[in-house]
Amino acid sequence: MPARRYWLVKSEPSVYSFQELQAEEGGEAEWDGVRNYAARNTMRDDMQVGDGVLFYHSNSKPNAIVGYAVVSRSGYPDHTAWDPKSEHPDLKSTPEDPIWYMVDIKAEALFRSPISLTQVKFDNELKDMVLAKNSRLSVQSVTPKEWKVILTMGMSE
DNA sequence: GCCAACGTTGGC
DNA sequence: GCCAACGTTGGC
Repeated sequence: MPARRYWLVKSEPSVYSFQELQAEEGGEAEWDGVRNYAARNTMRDDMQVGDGVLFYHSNSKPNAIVGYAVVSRSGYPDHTAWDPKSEHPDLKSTPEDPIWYMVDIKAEALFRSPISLTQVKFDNELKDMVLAKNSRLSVQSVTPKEWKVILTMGMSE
């Protein structure tokens, strides 16, 4: 069994917040609608059941990592792509030949102390995070060190 | 295969 | 609300 890895997903809280994930049955949801190839590749190829997932609120006040989750199902085709009524249809993707993939994630805990983007940028151990460097990637990797620092900060008073 | 035009993300 | 940065598309 491969070592546990760590990831970060972004969502605009006005669209889908961490609290909404927590309110799902079992705190679990499909991470659908991602239409970016780098993020797709991560979900399809790299994310495994049990991996840790930081949950980031973008376009928010403040922008912050607000909680963490766990991968509860590894990559599989995103069926919303071939549903014309879905939020992000892409009819080039079909059940026979899917283009877009997703994972399922399950909420673990809301942080007592959310970690703002500003904090990340000014923290020596966090300033090299993908989050601080590439503002446009909605599914990204997190190092074990970054994960540990963020969990400690987030769960403290 | 290059690159200009366009659309989107997301910080400020 | 603005706009920089980036990803994607499509003409050549």
